[in-house]
Amino acid sequence: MPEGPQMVFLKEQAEQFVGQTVLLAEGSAKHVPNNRLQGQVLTEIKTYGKEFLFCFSSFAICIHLMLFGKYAINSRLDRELRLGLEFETGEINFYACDCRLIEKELSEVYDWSTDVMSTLFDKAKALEKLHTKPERQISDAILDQSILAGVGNGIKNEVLYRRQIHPESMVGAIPEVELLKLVNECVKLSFEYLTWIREGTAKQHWQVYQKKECPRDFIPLQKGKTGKQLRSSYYCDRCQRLFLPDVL
DNA sequence: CGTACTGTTCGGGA
DNA sequence: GTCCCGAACAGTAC
Repeated sequence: MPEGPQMVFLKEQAEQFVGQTVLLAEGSAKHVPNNRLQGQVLTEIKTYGKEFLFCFSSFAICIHLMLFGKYAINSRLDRELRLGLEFETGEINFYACDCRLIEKELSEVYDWSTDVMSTLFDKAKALEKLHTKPERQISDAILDQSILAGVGNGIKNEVLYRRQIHPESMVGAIPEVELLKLVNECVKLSFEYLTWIREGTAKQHWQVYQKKECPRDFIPLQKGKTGKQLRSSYYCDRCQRLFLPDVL
């Protein structure tokens, strides 16, 4: 489940290679010429939302695990290698992921004020952007990576449940205070999620995502595709309030 | 064995 | 331009 917190966790795991030289680059990634990487010193690792960035002196490699991506540190998986980097003390290997070469300045490509895991995250800006499309369902809006980068479908379901907001609520009908609490919850849950990943207990902490029963009301959860994106939503009809515009 | 799914990009058409 | 839809990608679980 590659959401923002997993990318930060991966960064923590990979940081052992910062400062080291790429001895060998392998793999089938189309847009990443292996000869560009060989001999380069890894200067920094960054993340942006669900993206993972290896930074070198004059370019960066962006990796997105998409739905099915996998990685292995100091081991290999039995499948086609997309991008493998061998360093002085070990190796990191990526599979079934999207890899891109970035030659522009990262500040031209990424706006860290939209990344919920970044210290630069700006909740006022997120609220402002949410208001630009008031007709959208909140379940779609919350997955918008240009507003809340790093939030995926799991976090989406959990924050809506915690804030007791029905996923099919319309953004424009949700009171400002509730919207602000929801944005704050996205950040809070993402960081809690990171601590659970570090402990290896993440699965135990989901309250509704891929669950069958509401932990508050002990009634069956609803499961269905919501919004224009038709992504899976798990929610409780009783305790999650549906905000719709007043029809007069 | 068929289907669903943690996500995004691209192109075509309205 | 902008919005919206479907296709494509690809691994695993049920």
